[in-house]
Amino acid sequence: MSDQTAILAPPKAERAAVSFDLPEPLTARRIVVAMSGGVDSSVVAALAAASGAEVIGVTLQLYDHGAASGRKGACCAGDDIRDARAVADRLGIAHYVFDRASAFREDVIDRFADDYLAGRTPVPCIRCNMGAKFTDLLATARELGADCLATGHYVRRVRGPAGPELHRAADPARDQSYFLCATTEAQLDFLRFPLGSLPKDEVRRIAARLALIVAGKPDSQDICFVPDRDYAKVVRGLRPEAAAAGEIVHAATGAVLGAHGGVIGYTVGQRRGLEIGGQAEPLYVVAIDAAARRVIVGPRRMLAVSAARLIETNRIGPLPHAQLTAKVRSLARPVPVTLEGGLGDGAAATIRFASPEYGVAPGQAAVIYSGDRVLGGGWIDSTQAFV
RNA sequence: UGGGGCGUCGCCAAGUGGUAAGGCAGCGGCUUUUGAUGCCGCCAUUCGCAGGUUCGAAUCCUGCCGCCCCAG
Repeated sequence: MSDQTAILAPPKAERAAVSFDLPEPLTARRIVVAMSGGVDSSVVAALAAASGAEVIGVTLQLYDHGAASGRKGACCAGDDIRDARAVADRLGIAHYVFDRASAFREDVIDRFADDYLAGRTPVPCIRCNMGAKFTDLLATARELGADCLATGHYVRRVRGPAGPELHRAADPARDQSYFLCATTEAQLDFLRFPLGSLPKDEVRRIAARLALIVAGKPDSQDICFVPDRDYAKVVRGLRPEAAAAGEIVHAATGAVLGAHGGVIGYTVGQRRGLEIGGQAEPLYVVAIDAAARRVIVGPRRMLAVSAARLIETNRIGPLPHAQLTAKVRSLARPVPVTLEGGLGDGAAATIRFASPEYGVAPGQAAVIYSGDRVLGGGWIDSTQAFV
């Protein structure tokens, strides 16, 4: 018995645990899997292959791997593309690579740099999902005649009374719903996230059992196109003016406390890296005035924000009459909010925090939840200080 | 060069004879598909320098150096 057979016949429990939510028989279906070259999407491809459907793996080359070669835990360039191909070969599925580097450069990388220059703190992963993955790749999948596009995101797509809903992952530690808040209803209709109900270690186990080459590959945890976590270097490379020095001033007194080597090195809420000593209490970045090249700092209480204005909002499904929560940073915990203004269709809206929120940075996304359900979100455009 | 004050970790700053608090900054770690926050750990064998007194001094004495203030 070859291990190929083992791949095609995974334990029943595994089959039951994941569903591609497609009409039977699956042998008549075609699934496109977005393969980054990492463990997660590789396991998705394996699960899809095991479902009996025809599977096509697609990998996007998103940036020039010259800058990222040899990196561990990245995706979508160089070694990762080779890994994806190796996995596809082992699974016996088709695999295509599409060069999307120039579009990615404009939609994600350039925008990332420009946001920083404007004093905002961007979330490139959301832009990437919005464009390269859920618009371009999704269109490609349709062109390939697919019935759905499956990805390795840790998030759940749940059938609700009014259509598919987006829910947080079963494994809260892995939940990636923050990065998917801009997913449209139409996109969600076509998307599948088979890993959303699996714990990460289970995914690793599956990869190991199938002896996938990526089974032991480290998780990615940085911005994929930024080597060595040095995002400022990338921004400076793209926009030399990003290195323009300026003053660090106190928000309350206006006193010049120090100097900085470029506004791009700071984000609202940041404490470390200011290099301002001799203070009675820690100082945090309270605001960034890009036009004046000023980083404005103050004690923690000056970070308190009572509301945030969101722009370009997205809504996934109807708003429930229930307590809403919002997450204003990928690593922040969802906190109770009230929503003012309609959410969705690109409109602006305001979220008001039940209690002061700290470190709310323009440029970040605010994701709105009702329990585990993701209702959508928007980009933080400005905040209202708590007084 | 009259009078007064001061000189303790990068910064602020306790400690006036018993063997160097604390805060800020910094560094390391945990966490993490955004370098936020948070949490944990580390961070002056030494107190401007040189002598002296003392069982023992950053703390007392002497000299020197440096800085500040008031007079000039």
